[in-house]
Amino acid sequence: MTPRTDTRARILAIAEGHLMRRGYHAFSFADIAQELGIKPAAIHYHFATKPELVCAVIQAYARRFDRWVAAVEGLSAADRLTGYFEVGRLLVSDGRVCPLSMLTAEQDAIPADVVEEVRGLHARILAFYVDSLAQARTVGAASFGGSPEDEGGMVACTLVGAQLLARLHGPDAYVRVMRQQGRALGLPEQWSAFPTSAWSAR
Amino acid sequence: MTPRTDTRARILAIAEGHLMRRGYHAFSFADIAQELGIKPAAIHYHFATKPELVCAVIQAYARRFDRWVAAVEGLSAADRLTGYFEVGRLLVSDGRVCPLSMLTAEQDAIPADVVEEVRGLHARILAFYVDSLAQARTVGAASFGGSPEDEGGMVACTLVGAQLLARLHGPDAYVRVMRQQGRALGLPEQWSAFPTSAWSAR
DNA sequence: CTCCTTACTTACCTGCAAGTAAGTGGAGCG
DNA sequence: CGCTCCACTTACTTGCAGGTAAGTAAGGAG
Repeated sequence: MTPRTDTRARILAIAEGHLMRRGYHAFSFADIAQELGIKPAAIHYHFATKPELVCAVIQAYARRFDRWVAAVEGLSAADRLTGYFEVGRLLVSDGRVCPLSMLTAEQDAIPADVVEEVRGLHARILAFYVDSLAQARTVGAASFGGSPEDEGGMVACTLVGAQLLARLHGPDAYVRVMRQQGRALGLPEQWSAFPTSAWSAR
Repeated sequence: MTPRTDTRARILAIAEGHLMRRGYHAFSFADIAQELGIKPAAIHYHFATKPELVCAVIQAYARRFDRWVAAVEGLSAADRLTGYFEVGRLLVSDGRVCPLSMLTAEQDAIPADVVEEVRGLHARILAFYVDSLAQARTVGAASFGGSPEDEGGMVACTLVGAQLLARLHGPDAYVRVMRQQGRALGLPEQWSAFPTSAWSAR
């Protein structure tokens, strides 16, 4: 058995899939090892503990989010918002949800350093919402009462809830909810599709 | 040790607390037993398996929800809606979330019959939203675009997300989000407080 | 007073999880 | 050609989970 060179990256990818589909407690090193064709103990060579692995997964996800935000910087605020709603749809269609959505539910049952990582991810996503919503409102592309901070917090909750509840009734439920959220914000009915391709990009 | 007569009810109550605070996988029969001062195996006398226990917890919660809906039947639709938002706050202040919020996240990691129970709870809560929203709009106490079904689905997602994310930043985060949701719906700023007392009632 | 039922306890089993320690085969370098 | 390091495997430990089977103390019914 000749050793591979990309095992660490593969572990991360597989762990991410499990984390976004089933949550922290519902996957084991054995699951990852089996999918990779190696032994469970080999995971420990790359990641000492499970919290360490999961933290790395969340950090990688956060970096991907940052790259996506950078990639859509040139778009209008409304397109950025609807674009992110579409990214969420992409995940849900694949049976996944954002780690933020998944792990907030488990937070009293996962290690503190993982929770801290989730908190960091939430802050990034929230900042994106607040910024985009504020900008969209000033150019008249969106309307809402209260502060962008309050509205951003609400939109974040809606998306988290939509991702989780969609898994009870299928991806269409997510689309209906986020379309309704778009309508409530006065966003255009036509959603920007470009940003989803920017997501998958490495 | 003289046997108690209310052990079954106590198990349900303690299990409910753990389920709403930590989720399905993060509590064990041993936790419940220790809190009750009995041995873990004794739980099996009252509930054969963990899925059976959790199903019973959710059913009891659903019945409580039904009683609450019946208790607030005489209130205006707007008061019923803000009243339920307040019930959610009551839970969050106690470190809890609705089992619906908790278990939707875990649904790929829990037994199918438990998921079915969650689905049933979701249907009840959704029906309450849809009904109240439709009525509130017809009397001019709320305004939103689209169908009451779509709006109800969205409000359900917002509340689920608010309950979960509130645990990252404290109960105030929940209040801010749901106040913003109330504002978006055009509900009165003053929220009905009566319904929370109707919740705790047996 | 005895029997039966209720509500447990004690003792145990199985399975799986994370994690550890020591050993190993091949690739590359000197 | 031999050494060394990387990327594992093998074999193991610990711990806890849900679940089972048999035994038992207390209380009520007859």
